[in-house]
Amino acid sequence: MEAQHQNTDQITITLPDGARRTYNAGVTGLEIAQSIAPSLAKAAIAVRVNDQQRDLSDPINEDSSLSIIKTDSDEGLEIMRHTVAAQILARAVKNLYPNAKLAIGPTIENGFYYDIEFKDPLSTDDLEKIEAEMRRIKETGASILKSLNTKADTLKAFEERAEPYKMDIVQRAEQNDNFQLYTQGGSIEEGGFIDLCRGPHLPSLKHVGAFKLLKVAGAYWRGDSSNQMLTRIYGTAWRTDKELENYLHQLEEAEKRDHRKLGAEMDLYHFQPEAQGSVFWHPKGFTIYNQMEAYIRRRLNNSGYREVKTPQLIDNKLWEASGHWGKYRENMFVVPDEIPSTDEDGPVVSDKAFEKLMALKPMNCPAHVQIFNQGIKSYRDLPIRMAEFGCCHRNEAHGALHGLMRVRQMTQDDAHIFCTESQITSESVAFCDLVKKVYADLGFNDVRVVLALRPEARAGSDEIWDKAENGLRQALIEAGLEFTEAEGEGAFYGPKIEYHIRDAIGRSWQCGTLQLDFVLPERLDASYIGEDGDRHRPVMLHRAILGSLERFIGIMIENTSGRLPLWLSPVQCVVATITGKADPYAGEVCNALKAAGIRAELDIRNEKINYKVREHSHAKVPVLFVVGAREAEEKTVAIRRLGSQDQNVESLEKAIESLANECKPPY
RNA sequence: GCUGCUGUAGCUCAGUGGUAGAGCGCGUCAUUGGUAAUGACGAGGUCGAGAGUUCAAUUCUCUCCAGCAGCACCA
Repeated sequence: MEAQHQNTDQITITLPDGARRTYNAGVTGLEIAQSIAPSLAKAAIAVRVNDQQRDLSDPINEDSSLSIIKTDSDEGLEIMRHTVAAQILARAVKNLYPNAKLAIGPTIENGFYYDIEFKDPLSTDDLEKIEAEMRRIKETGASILKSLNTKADTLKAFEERAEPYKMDIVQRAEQNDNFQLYTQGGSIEEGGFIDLCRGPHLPSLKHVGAFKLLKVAGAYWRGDSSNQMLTRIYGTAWRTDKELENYLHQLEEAEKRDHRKLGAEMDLYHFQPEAQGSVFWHPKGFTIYNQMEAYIRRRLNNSGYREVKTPQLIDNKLWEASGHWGKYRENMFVVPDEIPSTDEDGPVVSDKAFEKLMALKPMNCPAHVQIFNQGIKSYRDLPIRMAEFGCCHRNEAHGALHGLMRVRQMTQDDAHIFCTESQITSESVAFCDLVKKVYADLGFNDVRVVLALRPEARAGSDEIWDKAENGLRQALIEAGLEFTEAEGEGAFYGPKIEYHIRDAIGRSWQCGTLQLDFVLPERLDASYIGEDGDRHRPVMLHRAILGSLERFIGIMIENTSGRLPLWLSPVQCVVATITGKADPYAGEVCNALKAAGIRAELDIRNEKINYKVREHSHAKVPVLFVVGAREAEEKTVAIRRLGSQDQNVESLEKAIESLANECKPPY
């Protein structure tokens, strides 16, 4: 066996290319970089030692593998962002607002934020001032020094600086030593700026690129809504001005594809204060909705599901039995089951305690169990796959509402599978396959799968949870899906699989879900007769693919920038005339399109063709059939597709046949 | 729900302590045109709601409502 270099002066450093170099113990990353090349030392901002990010100034005491981090890598960029937040933004704020209290300042995708308590509210206008101070600090090119401190010294330093949040963090830490403080503009004792941080940080501000503060918002201390609300300042930082510009441009582009904006422009739906969080679907939007629903219905019908429809308004006795009254009541719309008073002066309903309450259903599951419970079920009946395009109401917090993405009335592509324990895996595998097909049909190929495991507050024994989690895990493996596991993220009644889809601009949406439930069948006393002649509890699988139709349509709109696939487009083809002489022929063309099942509209307005093309392009009509005197004469159409300047002249018959073919849904 | 910002014509927005303006859209008329804006004329607003200050409030103050950005929550 090879002897270890223990307590010797020499250590071996292995570089990424496999080269080994020997150094004195205690050598720093910076010294190693210098020994390789001075230019590398100049560009270096941190090191990765045995797969851990460390500061350049950290001494290395044992044999290690090491790579030099520069800002040209993703992790280098992230370190730079971290320094901009913790060293530049925080310092600028303290310079301008000495009474501000710093909390935490981590990096996030594409940027960073810092949570700070201010005495007076901060507005977006103040950001310019802070940004100017940040630039000034950056120009100093100050070195960032690091020190390791005891708990007592760290607390003292923050006490002197009146930083209660930092003190709170230190006090809660389990360790007693090695608190990393990064200082700038003077040592800790000299009263320089300090920040507590797990690091690493840039060695100096000379490595900082371009940055911009973006917005201010409130955020709770430690993410807990019972805590004080702090002011969160968001910013972004990049290597160069050019990169920053690109990113800001990207943000503008994302704004343009906002489904709320596009929905109004395309005349799909609207919202108004009298029905906050509920959609007024316009004819065009509802066409999309109906197409989407019909598509899922075909998929479900051919996957062994039977569709049902259950009541909207249900007595609270059932919600009490299901557990919703206890666990979910604050999200439910509750309605007294009482004839309203018609007294002109009196209240619309009496204010005495209501004898009977009903609630709009927030979920379909209890109602589905009621259908299951009708009659006696045998193991031979299982699995029963019960689907419903269930319209659910949830009393969402006002601040949570967001266009179609978060509404109070939604329709889920919901279904519940009642099965035996031994069927869990096969049912789950089948569902995973179905989900994959549907997402692919709808244009989402980047799907992330998460297995959410038992939360702390849960129903059911550990034995049941073991069984449930293993069942889902096994199903994911059999379905050949890559997945990650999330501890503590499961529902209180069972673990779940979450399907997250990534859209065209990189955002991730949780849509599909498969949840295993041992609790509800118990609470609502669902049972079947097993092979042995005894009663058994069925297992319930809650599952949805789109999640809510409303939200999924919002995602589709943003994913496609409103250029929906042909089969979902509200208007698939507009027949536009060049001259009034072609009007009768255009009418024939439009009728022929409709007869072929294509959603077509006629545009014979007294406008120039340029104008019509422009308008329909803006409206994102995928196909234009342009007809003038020539086309009328020859019984042809000039086809123009959205996003193309080309025109194709084809015979009417052929054009309709191929378009009808293209307009077919994917399934 | 919490923090901050915003609310003027159908839309996007300008503006003012003395009751309002642009562009687009809309309507009428003329124009019959060949693939991203033809021209002229015209109609549209209790300036989010309520209260207060003032001789006078769309403008200043307060309250409420709604929207937006986050947070918390979540499909």
